[in-house]
Amino acid sequence: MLKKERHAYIMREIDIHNKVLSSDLSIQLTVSEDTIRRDLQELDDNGILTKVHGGALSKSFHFTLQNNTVYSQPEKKIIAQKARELIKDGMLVLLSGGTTIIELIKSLPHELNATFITVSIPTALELLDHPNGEVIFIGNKLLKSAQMSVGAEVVQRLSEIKCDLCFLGTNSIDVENGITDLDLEVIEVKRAMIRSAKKTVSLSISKKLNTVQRMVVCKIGEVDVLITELDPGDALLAPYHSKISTII
Amino acid sequence: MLKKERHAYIMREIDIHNKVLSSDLSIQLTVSEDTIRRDLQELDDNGILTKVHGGALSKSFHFTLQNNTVYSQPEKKIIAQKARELIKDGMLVLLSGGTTIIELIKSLPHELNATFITVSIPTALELLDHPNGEVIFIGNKLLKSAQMSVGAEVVQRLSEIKCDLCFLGTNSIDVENGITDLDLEVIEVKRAMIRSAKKTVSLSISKKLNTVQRMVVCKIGEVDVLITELDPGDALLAPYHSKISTII
DNA sequence: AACATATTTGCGTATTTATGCAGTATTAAA
DNA sequence: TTTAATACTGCATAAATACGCAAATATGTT
Repeated sequence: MLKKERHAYIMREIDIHNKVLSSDLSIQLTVSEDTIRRDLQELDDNGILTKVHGGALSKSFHFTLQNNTVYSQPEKKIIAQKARELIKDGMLVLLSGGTTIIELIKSLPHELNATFITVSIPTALELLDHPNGEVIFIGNKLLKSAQMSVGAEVVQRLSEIKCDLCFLGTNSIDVENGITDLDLEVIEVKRAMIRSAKKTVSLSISKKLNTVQRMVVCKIGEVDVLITELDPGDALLAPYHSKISTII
Repeated sequence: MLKKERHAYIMREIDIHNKVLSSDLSIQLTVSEDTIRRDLQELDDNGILTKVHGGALSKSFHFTLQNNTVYSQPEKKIIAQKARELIKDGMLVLLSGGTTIIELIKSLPHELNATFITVSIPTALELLDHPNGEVIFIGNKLLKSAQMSVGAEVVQRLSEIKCDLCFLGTNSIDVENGITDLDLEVIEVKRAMIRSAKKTVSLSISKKLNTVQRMVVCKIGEVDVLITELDPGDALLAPYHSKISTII
């Protein structure tokens, strides 16, 4: 890879994330960190980014550095680690929205080559950053609160595909009611996602276990895999074992 | 093999891969690397590629490096101010991608109530922040480099709608060739966008005036409104007045 | 065709550039 | 304060480049 190509790659990363880490770039571009540091130095000299300890920042958004206030991030990172093991090369994977899903995408190995389908704009944006694999967005009217496509058209198009895995970032799950959610339009889409997938994986931080919302997405038995940050043997998960075949 | 033939071959490679390596070309064309270097030097002097250590890159690489820096921000804000005047309540508005379009969205009045359609993920994300109006995303396979939907499905669905306005963030525009761009898949979509709109508005910072890329999106006559940060009477815009009805 | 002239090309050599590595210094975070 | 991560320095090496020159090729003129 030519130096200028690396520079272009780095600037694209900066445009998307407003920051880059030398260590990440070193792996993604398969060059030494020294080279990355020299690249960043050069781009800094050209005035198009700001080099800092550990990487570089966008000139335009200095202040958004510590904006990464993802709720319960450590737990979500653990869940992401577990979930990524399920995705193999060549799979067709359906992803919902939510910060847990974002963490999952961030943790995907760069060499993974799968096809991802989503209805969530932030999820799509994160997927676009993954160097391999294809990304398909099912569009239609966007729901502002959930930042995702909703409506009959989406449900229809989801019914036309058959995926290997469906990952749902889950707001509320309990043994009695299954997965529940608030918004009817969101629920319609999530149901369609579940129907079009061979296996449904629910990603839930333990705080959300045993909570209920107003409307049912699916019964607990329709969930094939439940992933939390807890040890599968944890007492909190005990009631779920009889209903869900795989708990990680 | 004649020099001109080599040049044609090199440019074709550049068109396809956006880069060439001197070492590769030397083998493919069975000439010495010196000759290749001299070829690349000549093509660089003609301004149709960018020679770098180890080979050459498409001119577009240079563009992407300068594109999203803070420098053009003021110009883009001015363009956004002018463009927003065109959007009225109740309109159906088609938006492309690009930072100029993002600026336009940011500058939209909160009380505006229009329906927006887009194929660009960052544009959609920005639109979702707007309190009023509806947002429709036309999805399909996403092109990573442009962060937008591409492919026949998108073109088909665009053909089914009729919008009031189409705003194009324009990379290159000149009187001879009209709006030009790099990527065939992007061009297909942009053409479809133009076809489905009653009026096409091109947003271009003046740096991009009189620049040409390899492939034509539309002739200059198909642009109904041209918006730059310049005064409409500016000398740079003089050649455009005879071809475009409205220049702001 | 024959010739003179200009251009193009390849090769050897000196120079420059790009990159990684090792050791040391510095910084940031626990 | 301690510790781990990151940065800097100098150096080694390989690759790429520039330069001069001579051979080969093309071009134009009579």
